[in-house]
Parts: sequence; structure tokens; C-alpha cells
Amino acid sequence: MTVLDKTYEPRRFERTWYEHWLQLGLFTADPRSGRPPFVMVIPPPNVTGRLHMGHALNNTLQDILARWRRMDGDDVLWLPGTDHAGIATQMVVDRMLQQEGTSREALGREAFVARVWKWKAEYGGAIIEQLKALGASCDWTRERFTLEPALSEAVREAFVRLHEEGLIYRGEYIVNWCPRCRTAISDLEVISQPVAGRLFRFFYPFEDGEGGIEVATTRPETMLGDTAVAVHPEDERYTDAVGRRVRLPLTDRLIPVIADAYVDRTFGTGAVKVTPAHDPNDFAMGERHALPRLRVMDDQARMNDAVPAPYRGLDRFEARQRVVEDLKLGGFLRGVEDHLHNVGHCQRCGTIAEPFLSKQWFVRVAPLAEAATRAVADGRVRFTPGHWVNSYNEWMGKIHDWCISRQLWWGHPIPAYHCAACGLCVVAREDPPACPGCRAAKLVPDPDVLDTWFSSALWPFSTLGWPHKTEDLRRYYPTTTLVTGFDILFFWVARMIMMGLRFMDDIPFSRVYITGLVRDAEGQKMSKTKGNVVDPLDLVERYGADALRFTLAAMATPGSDLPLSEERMVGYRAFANKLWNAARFVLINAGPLAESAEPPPLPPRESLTLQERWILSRLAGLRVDVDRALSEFRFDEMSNALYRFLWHEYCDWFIETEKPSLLPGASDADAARARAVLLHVLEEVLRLLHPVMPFLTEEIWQRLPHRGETIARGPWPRPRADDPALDVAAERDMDRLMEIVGRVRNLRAEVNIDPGRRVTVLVKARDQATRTLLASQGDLVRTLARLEALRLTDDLGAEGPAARAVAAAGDLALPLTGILDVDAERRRLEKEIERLEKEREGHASRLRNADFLARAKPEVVDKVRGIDREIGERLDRLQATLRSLQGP
RNA sequence: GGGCGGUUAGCUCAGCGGGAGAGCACCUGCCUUACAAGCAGGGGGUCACUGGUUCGAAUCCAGUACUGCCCACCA
Repeated sequence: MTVLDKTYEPRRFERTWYEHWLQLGLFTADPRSGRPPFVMVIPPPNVTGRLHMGHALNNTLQDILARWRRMDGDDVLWLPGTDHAGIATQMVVDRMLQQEGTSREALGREAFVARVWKWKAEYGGAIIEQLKALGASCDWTRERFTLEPALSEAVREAFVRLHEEGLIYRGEYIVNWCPRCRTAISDLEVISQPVAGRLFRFFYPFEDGEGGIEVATTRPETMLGDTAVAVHPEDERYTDAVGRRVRLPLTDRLIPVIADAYVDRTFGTGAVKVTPAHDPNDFAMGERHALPRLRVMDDQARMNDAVPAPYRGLDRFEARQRVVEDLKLGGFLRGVEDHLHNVGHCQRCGTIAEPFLSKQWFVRVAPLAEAATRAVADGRVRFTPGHWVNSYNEWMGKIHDWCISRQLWWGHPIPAYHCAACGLCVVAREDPPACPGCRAAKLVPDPDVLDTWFSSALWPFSTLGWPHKTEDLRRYYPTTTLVTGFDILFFWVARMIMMGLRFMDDIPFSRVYITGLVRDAEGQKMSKTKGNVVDPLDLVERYGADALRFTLAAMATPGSDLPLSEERMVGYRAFANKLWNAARFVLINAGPLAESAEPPPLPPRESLTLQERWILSRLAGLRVDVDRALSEFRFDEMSNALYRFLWHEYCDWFIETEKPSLLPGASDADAARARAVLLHVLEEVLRLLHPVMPFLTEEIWQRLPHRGETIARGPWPRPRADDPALDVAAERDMDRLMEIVGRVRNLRAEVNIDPGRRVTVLVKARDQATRTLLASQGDLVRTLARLEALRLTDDLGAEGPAARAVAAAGDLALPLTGILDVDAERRRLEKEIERLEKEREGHASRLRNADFLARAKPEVVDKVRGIDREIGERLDRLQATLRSLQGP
């Protein structure tokens, strides 16, 4: 055993212990172990990603669970990996190419994809290394990547099966389109934000020139693609108009006026221009009325050749301005007003999304959603905090089909082939050699790739080997717990539940813990533009991974966000330092135990001192609290319980009470017993702390007399039913003594006695039992309160004027002959009496209340009586004290 | 427009039917040989507001006021 260095410096050992654990194979799951499995799949971070606070939180919590279950004997599989992140990654490499003066288009598809793989090989592992710095105990032998061959096979199988079952279809519909990314995006990838726009009213004259109809729009450029004007069928203003045709200004087209109940008579003019190719509602109306779909933009949202020459090639916003000007010139503009409305933006790049008619692949989600809703409703999948179920249900209830095709190059290709000869579209597990319809040899692969989230949805089973029936899949599916952020509840969690039920016929996990959002100290969302982003690795560097982990755990109250303040981190680093120094103290004083290979047996109960029985009892309580907190995902409660125990019980009281036994003058027996208990409790606390502070606890553990290769294998200090260490009497007695010590310290501070000065304190015990207690524990009080002597007496005035205090165990007097300021002392006592009287009144009033006595639970009444009696007694004694002060 | 949260000490937050709590910050005194990243002591709150339920409400219910978030195709 080596004594610890004087200061706690996490950087010295964190990396070393991580390597050690890897070498031990500690994180590797063993399907043949026969132990109960505990399984989590990591929410795969984007391969382009850098560890941010959200990852740090999420992975810290997962690691706490993993380490806890591993210590307690479970076969833990925490499966790590990364996501290929279609758009995000493609954008990163695009930017890089741009800097090199080239582009994706110049390279061509194949070379580009090769380039992304190369990029991934070079930089893609960064986030994995960062997870290791955090201490994440993932099973790296099972690391997966969503675009690796095995997972691609799973994706292909899933796609083909869904297609076979009629749950995937291809068709021409309005989708959300990002003109900058030049791809379709799903509903979820569109963020609606308020935009200050304008609402224009245009006049469309009837075909015959006799009057016309006014329509309103926020997107004037789309009028070039209008193929109808719609009014409400019961709108009397327009009864005559229905069936007539209007001449679309700026074009020479005639379009019909139709009646459709979708139209809101109260909005605008009550007449809507209909652009089936550029608006989802208009598209639906177009379907109902068989209207032509006229696309007027290209994939970059520039006006295409379908529009009159002056507008061709104009960007949509230039075209908007131009159309308005021209309509104004032609006398068709009838009004403009400011109009704040929500506009969809591309989640990735912020560009305003364009509703765009195109041929895409879709998943028919309704049947999948139904099963997924049921799984949550009947409790097979449970969310923590539970209120997320509402959001989940709401979303599932009005779910739309999922557009899964993307016009990107980086991603899983869609396993579909188009026959150049007959136009047949073939979806197949293997590349077909020829067209099954016309036997033509020329089949063109579908150019699109799949939405990244399609492969993510399969993650809980694709990573375990599906569609093959592997040992891992059999043993580890369904997984146990998922820890993730609410921001991907719909993107990911909901879809995993749908796909798990569809392909595995079982839920993917039974518990979902949903984390809050890590914010900055002011409660602001962290963002690059605000410049308030905190880098977790920077915090690891400056405070240690353990302090960061403890901070995150302590703040992880279910259902609330985490405002991360550096002050708080400083506080928890201090806690780590406190543990470090407590261990240092124990080791310095370990004596012969320093060399023992075996943990010393705990001395027999009869030989233990009061404080020893007390700390062991408190420890037994701590085991219960920590274990319960973990099983309920109360990481905050776990942390607080450990913090309080270690600092305020073990360090502040227990170590202090044992110091006399370790001094040179103490007996060997006392020293041996104190050492054994100090060491035992320290070891147990190290174990309980290991899940949240793995590095520090291992570092200390390894300095202890040899206890095996690692602390991380447990055993976990499980709570025990009827733990013999639980000792109510010891806890009560210690509480009394601690109160006495507190009163004495308080007296000293109030009357300004130099803390170094040894004084004598007189105590008048309340009753015989406390007299016995005080008589036997006088040394303990003397040490803690730094007294010359603690004298039991019935005459507190025996030593002259004294500062007085009243504790549960008895009355105290601190004699201050010649120093005591009697007036000040009186004021002090009066203040205390006033305070107690106020406190007593709350209880007394209840006891005067007949209803309370009649209806409250008996144990409550008893409790209140007890408190009332105690306060009353204390008051009496205080008042007696005050009178004695005023005496002769 | 729907839905979900939050409002408790100067700050950040626990507590969610029976004596108002923690950490930090603040004030006072201490370098007491584990720790000044420390020790001891202390001040500080009509628990947003209004009603209701109850013997009893910070805690449950209703409403109000702020506040945050999610979802939504009204041109």
C-alpha cells in the first residue's frame, strides 16, 4: 500500500485506469456467463460529432447504470457505436471539398463516397475516444457503425420486408424539400419558425372579363403554378363563380374556380389560389378535383421552364418580388399587409423549406404506430419521467407517413432498381441480374439513399446481428434500458419501438429514461451562435472526469433541465478532493492493516464504540438509499446521499471521533478497532461511489491493502433486509451527543471564546439515561467540542456566571467568570425562547384542535405530541435558566 | 390552435398531504499535523397569486399571472 499524494490530481491516473479496465476485459459482455443480462444500446452519436454536454450527461448516466449492474453481478452489455448521419456528414465533407476548391459534383458519386469513408477513417473515431475519457464502460468489442456491411444488410432486409408487406411505397407527393441540401426531408426535420412575411391579395379576372375573384397568398411566386381557385361550397359570395374560369395573370392560362370544403371562409378573401405542386393542402385539393400539377421550380427552388420567360431561372424570392411588381403594374395587386406566420426551415441548414412535388419512398406508419402505442399504453415500455407518454401518444396519434428517401450520396442505397426498358421498379434483397418483367438486362439502381433514422430505428437489433439469429441477438434482445434526450423521442425512440415490434415481435427496451437538456449557468440553451457552449473535455481536463460525472448526476433530476454552472463543478471537485483526503487519512493511520492482504474482519459488535455502531448503521441506511435511488433513476438522490454521508457523517463526525484512538497514547486494541472500522466504511463508500466516480474510487482502491484487480467487479453493497448493522439506539444517542457538541460550539462562537482555548462545560443531564450516556461518552464530546472537561452536575451555577444552552440531552453551562456579559446572555436566551415558542405554537394549536385529534392518523398525533412535549420541556428549562440569570 | 412543464433562501435547485431543505454565494472566527479544494459558527424564505378540498396544503383540485418547451398544412 502506498500513501496517497498530498493533492488530488485526476489527470495523473484517469487514463491509466481506463487502460487497466480494458486490459481486464471488464466491459466485455459474456453471453455464456449465465448471469442475468443488463443491456443498453448507446444512442449512437453522429460519426462527425464532437462530444458535447448532452453526450456527457447521457453517457454518464448510462455508465452509472452499467457499472452499478456490473458490480452487482449482471452480465452487462453496453453496446456502443456511431451513426453515419447522412446529411450532417455529407455536409462536412462538402465543406472540406469546397475549401479544396472542388466539389461533390466534380468528384462524382463513387469518388465522393470513397472520400467520405476516408474522412471517417481519419476523423470518425474522435467521439469514441472522447467517450473513453469520460469513463464510459462500453463493450468496444461490439462497437457498430450504422453504415457497416452487417448493418447495411439489416437495413436492406428491413426495407425489403416492409415493402413486401405493403408498408413501404413509392409515389409522387408533396414533400418538404431543402433547396440548399437539395434533398427531401421528413416532417420532423422541418423546424417551423415565425417569419415576418406579407399577405398579398391578387385579383384574378374571369375569363370573360366581367369581374373576377380575389385570392390571398404569402408566396406570390407560386401563383405561376396555380391550376385552380377554390372557394367554400357554401360561401354565397362565390356561388356564381364556381364552375367559371379565371385568367391567371402573367400567364395566358385559364384555370377553373372549384368548390372545396377545405377553404376557410373567414380567412382573407375566402378564396384560395390552388398550387398542387407546391403546397400540401393544394395537392390534396388537386387530388380531389383532378387538377393538373404544375411544377414551377427546380430542386434549388429556382423558377423553371414551366413559367413565362421573364421569371425563368430566378430564385424563388427574386421571383416573388418580380411577380408582385408585375402584378402591381398590371393592376392585379389589390392589397398587402404584414403577416407574421410560421414557416418551415431545414433543421440542418436553416434554409426555408419548400413544399415540393417529387417521387419519394414512404413508410406507411399508421399500422406500426398502433402497435407501438399499445406497447407504451400497457406498460411494456415505461418512460421516466412518465409525462412523456402524453407527447408520445399525441405524436403517434396524428402521425403522417414517413418520407424515407433522401437525394444524397452518403447513406444506405435504396434496394430498388428501375428497368430502363419497361419502367418496372424492383425491390430485392440481391441485385437482380435482369428485369423480372421484360427480361431486359438494363436495370438502373434507385439513386436515392435512406433517411439516417431508418437505420437508427433498427439499432437495438441490427447491432446484435439481426437478421441472423445470433447468440447475442437471442440473449440480449430486448435490451433493458435506454437513456436518451427528449429531442429524439420521435426521431428515434418511437421508431425503434415500431421497428422492434415489427421485426423482433417484441419491444426493444422496457425502460426509457429521458434526460433533460444541459444548459449554461444562466439557463440558456447552449449554442455556437451564443458562444456559451461548454466543452465537456475541457471540464474533464480542468476538474477531472469524476467531478464532471458527479456534477451531472447530482443535477439529473427527472424532468428538469440542467443548468451547468462552473461553481457547482468546483464544489464537486472539492468533494472528490474530500474523499481523496479522507482516504489519505485512513491510509496514513492504517498501521499494520496496511500490509494485510485480506480485508480485516469487522470487530464483534459488543466491542464497538457508540460512534462505530452509529457509522455502520448510517452506512446500512446509505446502501438502501443508493440502491433504491439507482433503481428509480434518481441519480440526483444517489449523489446527494453519498455526498452527505461521506462529507457530513464520515468526515465531519466519524473520523473526528476516531482520532483519539489513533494517537500515540491510545491502546492497541482501540487503534486496531478504529482502523478496521474506518477502513471498512471507506471501502464500502468507495464501492457505492464507483458507478459515479469510477476513476477516483479505483485509484484509492488500488492503494488499499490488495483487494483484487479492480473495484469495478464488485461486489456491490446491496441493501440487506433487517441489516444487523441498523442500530436505532446508536443513531439516537449520537444525535444527542452531536447536538450537545453543536450547542457548545455555538456557545463558544456567541461569546467569542478563542477556539483554541480549552474550557470546561457543565452539563445537567435530562434524565438518568442521558446521564449514563454522557458519563460514558464524555471523552467523545470533549474531543469534538475541544473541551478541557465536561462535568456532569446538577448545579450549573457552581462555577459562577455561565453562558447557558439547552439541548435534548440536558442543560449546558459554559462558566465565564468575569467575562460573561449578562445582558447579552439574557438577550440570547430570550431570542431562543421566542424562536422555540413560535415553533411550539404550530404543534400546540393542532393538539388543541379536536378535529385533528379525532381525524388525523394516530401515529401523526403521537408524533406531534412527542414534539410538543419535547419543545415544551426545553422551553421550561430555558425559562428556568433565564430566571436564574436574573436572580440575586 | 392543441399539448406538456416550471414559478420554494441572493443564485441553481431538491422536497410534492403532517416539524420549510441542499449546494453555491454571503457574514464571523480559525493555517486544530487528512483536506484552506479545508474547519467551526451564523444570517437569510406570507414555498407566484386567488379560491376550493382536508383536522391539516409548498405538497391535491380549479382558476389567474408570468415563463419555458413540444406538436400543428389556415392560404
